[in-house]
Amino acid sequence: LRSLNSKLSDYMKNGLVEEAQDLFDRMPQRSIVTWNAMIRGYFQNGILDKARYMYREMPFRDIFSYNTMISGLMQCGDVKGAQEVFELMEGRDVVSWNSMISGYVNNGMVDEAVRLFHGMPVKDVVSWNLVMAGLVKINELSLAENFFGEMPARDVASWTIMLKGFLSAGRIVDARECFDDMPEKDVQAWNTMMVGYIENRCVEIAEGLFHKMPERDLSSWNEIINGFVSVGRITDAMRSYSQMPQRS
RNA sequence: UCUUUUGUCUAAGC
Repeated sequence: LRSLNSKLSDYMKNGLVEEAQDLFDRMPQRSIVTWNAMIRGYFQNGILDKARYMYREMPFRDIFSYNTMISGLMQCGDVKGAQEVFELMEGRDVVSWNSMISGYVNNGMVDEAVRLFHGMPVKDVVSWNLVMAGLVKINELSLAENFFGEMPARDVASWTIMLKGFLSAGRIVDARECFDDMPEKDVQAWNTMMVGYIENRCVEIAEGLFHKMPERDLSSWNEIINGFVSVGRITDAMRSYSQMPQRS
């Protein structure tokens, strides 16, 4: 059953909705996870009606069902629908709250997100990161900095959000300082810093980072190639392209 | 490594 559920999610993730439906229909047994995976999959593929239908028809619901609905409805822009699920559900957890905050931010309602954040019974690092990202998005960098300073614990995403905030504000020096202060850097942090230099036409520095970073992913390669292109270094761009581990 | 929430690039679409 586990492996079938996993397969079903894979189908959905790859846009193979028919295959997923077919598998769902043929499964001898279905667990709550099966239903949740179907709902999630329909949202991922933009099939709102069927997601709602499955939610209505499922034999029972757990916290994952509710949270999946909140996040899916929010991603489809149905803020009211998400609010309704959130208000009617029982046993809200931190993910439920975070999903609402994330939804508000993505629907341009950052003030609502902040309001909800302050009403949360329990906050985790994701809650803080979401609000910071929202503030950065509306160019309230100093507010974001306040949150960054006040939060009880910061992870690599928190730092990267601040880093991005400085870059969006054109404060490349502060950005670099933030980058250097990061206790740990993952590939996304390196990528973010690289983009910052590329957008400020400092492609040589970005190139240096590219060579220095411990691991590179697809974004790293895309960024450095675009960086070369942006300053007319077409030969270098093509050389990088051909050196990519897997072209796409 | 069965299903839900946060940070980076590109492409497509609008």
